[in-house]
Amino acid sequence: MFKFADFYKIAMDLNEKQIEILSVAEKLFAEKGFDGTSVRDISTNADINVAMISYYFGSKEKLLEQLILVRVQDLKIKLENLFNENLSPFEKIDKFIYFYIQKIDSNRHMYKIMHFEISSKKRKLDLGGFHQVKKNNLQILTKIIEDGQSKNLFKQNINIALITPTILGTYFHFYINKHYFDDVLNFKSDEEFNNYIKNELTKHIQLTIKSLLTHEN
Amino acid sequence: MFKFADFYKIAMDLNEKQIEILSVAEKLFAEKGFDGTSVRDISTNADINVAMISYYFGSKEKLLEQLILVRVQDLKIKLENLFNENLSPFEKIDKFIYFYIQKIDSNRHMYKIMHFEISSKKRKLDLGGFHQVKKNNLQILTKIIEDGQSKNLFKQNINIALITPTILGTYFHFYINKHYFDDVLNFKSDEEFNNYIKNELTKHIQLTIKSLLTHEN
DNA sequence: ATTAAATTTAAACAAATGTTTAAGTTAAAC
DNA sequence: GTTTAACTTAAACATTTGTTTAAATTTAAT
Repeated sequence: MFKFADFYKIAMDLNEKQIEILSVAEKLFAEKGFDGTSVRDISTNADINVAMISYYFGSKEKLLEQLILVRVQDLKIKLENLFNENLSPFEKIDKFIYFYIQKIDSNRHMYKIMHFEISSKKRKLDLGGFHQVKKNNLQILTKIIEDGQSKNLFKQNINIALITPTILGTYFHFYINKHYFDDVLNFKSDEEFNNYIKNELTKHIQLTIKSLLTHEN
Repeated sequence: MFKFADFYKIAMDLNEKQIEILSVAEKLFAEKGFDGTSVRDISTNADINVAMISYYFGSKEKLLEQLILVRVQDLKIKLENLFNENLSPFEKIDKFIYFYIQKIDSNRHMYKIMHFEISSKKRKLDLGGFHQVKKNNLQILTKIIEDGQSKNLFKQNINIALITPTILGTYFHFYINKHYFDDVLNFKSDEEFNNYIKNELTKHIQLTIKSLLTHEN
């Protein structure tokens, strides 16, 4: 098991071949799962010799760890400054959701791998970095909401910890059920599906959260 | 690949041993994934000989198909009559969500397996039955919402197809990130976690959807 | 009680798995 | 130009994989 702190030591100096291997592995892991992907599978797709995986990463499992290490930082959303921008709480919520979805969406593969591995009882991966990223984002969201509450724009008694599950859960459920929604919403191409996420789905999530924040029962 | 129509022919007559195998396999598949679970893994946990899996189900993959076949019907929520009950649209929404979450929650294992397999490019499983169940539930939800709209309780312009992703996505994101929420919400036991789903999370989802349905921007 | 069918077993099977080896090639350093 | 290190390769390795076999046992039917 690796430590998140090791990140800066390891993850920085990757040559092109290593990056290619990681990128091919990421795609295959997302498509067929970690256990459903063989090292020969990876080597064939990356057009390298099988032994190169052990040579560069030590083992298949360490390759996964390295992959998570490299990508987790990519999930870090630089939203710290968003809070200080001259925007209304409503606009901040919209922007927060927009950037959050956009970031997750552009890391679909990694996000899907994590979603599976995070709850797998097979491997003991250090997901501390992943948790830390989430906690940071939760803090930013908390500040935005508390600001809105103090300005009497949002209602009191909001369970902030459950906002993120609704944002990410809605996105992820839609993404993972692509096949079903292609059918129900009549998408003719992947592009249509992707555009729907960018527009309608993001709007739906923004509207849902803002409704929840303002609704008085 | 099996057809959903075959269900009634196959799935009905299962002896105790077959049920035990399916139940053990379900647990292991959910914990470690289909590819991460070996037939010897299953046979050891079910306390049977490895050959029994081939004997009863033909193959490991057919075992999975049979498992889905058996469980999909369990996901069928008998909510058809809910629409006709003498309840307000708000109460119907609450009840719909309550029963939906409850049903999914009591089928956690299967739901998790499906979530992975549904988007796996490795196996071509017939998930038509799963889709049908979802479509049925969507129809019921549509009727409830349209009724609420005609009574001017819900706003117009509701994207009904995106309600389910929010309901199920929120639940599933919470469930799959159990480890994270154990930390953030300070759960000391699995029971606490489960109770939170039954109470706070379900309430959160009900409130979210009702807010969305009534909110005028 | 005898026969037939269904169940259960240990052993064997080929194929696939992740990893290592040792020889080869290329590139960099001196 | 030689030496050293880094890279790449095909082959081999021991396990594990899913599945089948054929014999043994149990159960049910007659």
